[in-house]
Amino acid sequence: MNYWLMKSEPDVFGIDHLKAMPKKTEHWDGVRNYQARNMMRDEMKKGDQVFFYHSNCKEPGIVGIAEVVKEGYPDFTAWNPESKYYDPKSTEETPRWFMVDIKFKRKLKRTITLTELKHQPGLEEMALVRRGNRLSIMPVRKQEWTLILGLE
DNA sequence: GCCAACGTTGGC
DNA sequence: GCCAACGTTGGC
Repeated sequence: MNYWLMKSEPDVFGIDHLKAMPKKTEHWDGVRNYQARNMMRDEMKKGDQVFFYHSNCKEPGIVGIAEVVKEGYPDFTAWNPESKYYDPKSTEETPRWFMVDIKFKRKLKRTITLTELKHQPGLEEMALVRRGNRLSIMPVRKQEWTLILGLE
């Protein structure tokens, strides 16, 4: 089993939005970055665990846990001219963008803030705390996952 | 709201 | 294929 971290802006789609979805599940559409796409298309597997991270907000940090329930499939919002994620270069025959479905598992008892993660020994290698990192999806090592959960 | 970092685009 | 310009991300 693998571990991941996915960023989302709480004003747009936060952990509570996910929890409120039917079946507490939502497809992760709108990712238009190749590295992140490759992870969703090729590497994220059913049952993988996901840290749900709130970005671009007052208190950026990890707020909950979700699980991959559907593996990579084409992001259909790219085919919809009405969508803000529309990309004419992506077609049904040769889809360019992919997504997975994730399901809400639980909220953390508290937000584990970015500041805290930055100062936590053992997490230096995490992409999240490295300067200038803008990836919206990133792998988390098992030992990092365990360490972070221990901070809760 | 500012701005650094970084990815993408497009002219050449 | 280089690289400047531009757009976006996201912390602060």
